[in-house]
Amino acid sequence: MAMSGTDLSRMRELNQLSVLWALRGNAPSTVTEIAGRTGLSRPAADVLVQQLVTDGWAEVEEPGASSTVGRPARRYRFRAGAGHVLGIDIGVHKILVMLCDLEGNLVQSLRRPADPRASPDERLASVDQTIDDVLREAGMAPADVWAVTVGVTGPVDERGRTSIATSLPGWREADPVAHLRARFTCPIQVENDCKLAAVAERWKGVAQDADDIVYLLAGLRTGAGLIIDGTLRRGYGGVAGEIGALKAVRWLNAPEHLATCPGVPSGAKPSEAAAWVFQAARDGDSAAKTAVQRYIRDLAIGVAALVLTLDPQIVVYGGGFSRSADLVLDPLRRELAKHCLRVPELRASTLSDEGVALGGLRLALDQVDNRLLSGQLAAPVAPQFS
Amino acid sequence: MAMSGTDLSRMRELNQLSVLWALRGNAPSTVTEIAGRTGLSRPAADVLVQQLVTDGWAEVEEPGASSTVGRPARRYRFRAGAGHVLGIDIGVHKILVMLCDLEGNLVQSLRRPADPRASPDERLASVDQTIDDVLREAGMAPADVWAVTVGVTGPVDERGRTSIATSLPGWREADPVAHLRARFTCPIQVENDCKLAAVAERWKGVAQDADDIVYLLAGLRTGAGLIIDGTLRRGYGGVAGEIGALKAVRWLNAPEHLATCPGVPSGAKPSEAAAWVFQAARDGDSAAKTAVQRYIRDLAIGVAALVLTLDPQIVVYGGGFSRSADLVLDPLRRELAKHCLRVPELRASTLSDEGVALGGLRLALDQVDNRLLSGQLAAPVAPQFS
DNA sequence: CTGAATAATGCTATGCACTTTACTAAATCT
DNA sequence: AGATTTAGTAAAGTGCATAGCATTATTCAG
Repeated sequence: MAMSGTDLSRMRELNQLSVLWALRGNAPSTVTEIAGRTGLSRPAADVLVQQLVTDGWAEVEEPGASSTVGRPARRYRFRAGAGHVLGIDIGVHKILVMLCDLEGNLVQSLRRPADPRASPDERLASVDQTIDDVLREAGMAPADVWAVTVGVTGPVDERGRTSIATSLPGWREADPVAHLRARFTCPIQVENDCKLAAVAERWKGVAQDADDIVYLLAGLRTGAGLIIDGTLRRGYGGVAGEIGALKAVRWLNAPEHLATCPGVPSGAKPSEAAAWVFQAARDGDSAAKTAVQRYIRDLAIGVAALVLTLDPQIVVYGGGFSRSADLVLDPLRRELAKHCLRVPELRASTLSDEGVALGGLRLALDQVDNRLLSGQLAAPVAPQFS
Repeated sequence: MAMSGTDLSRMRELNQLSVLWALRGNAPSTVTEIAGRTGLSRPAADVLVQQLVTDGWAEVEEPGASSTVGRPARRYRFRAGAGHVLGIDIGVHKILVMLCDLEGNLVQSLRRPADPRASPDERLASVDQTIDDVLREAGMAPADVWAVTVGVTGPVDERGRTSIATSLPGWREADPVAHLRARFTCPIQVENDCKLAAVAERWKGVAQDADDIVYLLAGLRTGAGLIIDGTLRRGYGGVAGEIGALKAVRWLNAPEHLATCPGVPSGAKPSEAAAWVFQAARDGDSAAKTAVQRYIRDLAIGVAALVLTLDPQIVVYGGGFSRSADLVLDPLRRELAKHCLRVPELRASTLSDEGVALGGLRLALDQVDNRLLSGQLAAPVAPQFS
């Protein structure tokens, strides 16, 4: 534990950040409110916030009609529009690009279908196109983007490669970071889709109140993302949560119970087949009910392994099958009770298929925050390089 | 993320702590060295360290014969003896009590055999006796102890109870915290033995260089302790790491392969049987080699589940069987390679059976540190209550 | 419409903690 | 004995936060 001494300038820096944090995420605030929130004196808060205004981090709102007695106060607001970040979901069937400001408000979002068999080059070209459209509609240039996070399937190493495995054809050789660096000078990171979806659930989803979360991606693929003590758990080699690789955990085969269920319309695509089975089970078809039951039983073993290892507060059931959570949650809870010492709360995701891009936005915002906390609080401009 | 403003007095407090940290764990230091280590100016370091001396946290060492040119410097040293902490291992077969000072130097250590069938009252009485002996031999009173950590088997809840399960007979009803509070007014915490052993490996064992560690307790019982991002992972309900509860993980039965190995001397106690099998395997006995192989194969499934979930840097092989690490490590590594995406480094523990008590010391010291960091830096006295 | 009450702003004086600089003290080396 | 090196100490300077007071802008009551 190395602590280093603090001096006056560092103290001012910390107080400046403290004021910035007090502004962000709150309605436009008077100096008195800021002073109260930060614990600083009013004069101190005053000069600090004025410095933020001249630096471009905050802006003044001159007093309008006041509803209370006394001299109406100037209000200051965080200039959320000073910078923006991108969250990009490169999926098998779709590409989703989201743009938000520094406060996390969604500014622009664009979705574009993708051919599951598209080559990496074609897919990246489509990503480029979508980014262009988003930026154009938002009236912004690449230099206005402060951080980019990309979500892809499969384990991601620290250089942003998915060389171990991925469902995107040819993607093991792809280098999305290098590709995007041609256009963006800001930090670019690539992350696994389950991990990003987990982050999104804690940010805007059903797990905002928890610090220890297992996110379960349930769909034609099965995967997991872990949040421990409030931070995303990547693992020493970036492959944390890949419990599905264990043969004793039948995650690879679990969705097959749905695909091979008797009665599935012939010629149906896998995703259609699964949807059909869930609906049939809802309608009382006994073969479908058995198939769902078997799926849940297999799914539960892997979830139990994660839960027993981590003892999380919440398990979030997300992914393509989360629309059928009404059929899954209760039986899954019963299965977990058989295996686990303590059954965590089970919740269904509500972010539909936007979780990955949303999580990307959150991670990009975290990147910006870290720069503010570590580096000095300079005027708001996009950081260079990654 | 709530940040609160800093003022001058808080700044001084931080700098004071910074100097304290710079003293602790280093040889007696001159003011110039302290200034260099903390980044403070020499006059600032001077007044701060002198304040620490008057408060009782540090002491002066007047200059003796100097070996270098120039005026010899006064040296200041952390007064490690200002306080002490206890680490207690309440095991099935033994009770081990360790006492160390604030710098973590072992002051006194005492071991006492325990009857596996002893009742909780008998066991606690033996603990009391051992504590008395340790304190007496160290010339200390209970009031000199600043924190106590106790290690027991089984999952521990936040109140220090092991109501779910434990190998200590009758212990599910025991309340060691309440018992010890009759004697100590300082904070007392109870923790699972595997978790403490994991902490010890990172402090004084073979995993000092790692932040992400899976500690494997391999013996007649099998268990695990997890360290993630450098901190002990307890889990939301305190049952993290209990992967052995999963039936698909054959940890409960794994040691039976050793007990039921043909050729084991009849009438041998389980621990003797295991030792015999390992030695026979070393000597080339093929039945014993098969038994060990089966044991490792079963063990590996649970380890693989932990490793796939967490992707740690290191797996430490500890517990009673760690003396046979020469037979286990290589085959275990090969088994893991079959299951895992990335095989972590595998190391054998060298702390023999002192890991639990050592980990207890470390956690007690952490408790003291946290008090220093959060509360103000008062004169060194034992904290009251927990 | 005028004056009192209220609440925010702006300014000045004060105090605190650290840094810089300069000077004195105590040892070794030539 | 004098030069050199390093430690300790004192004084001046800087930057920041706080406290208190005067000022300003608005509402409310008569």
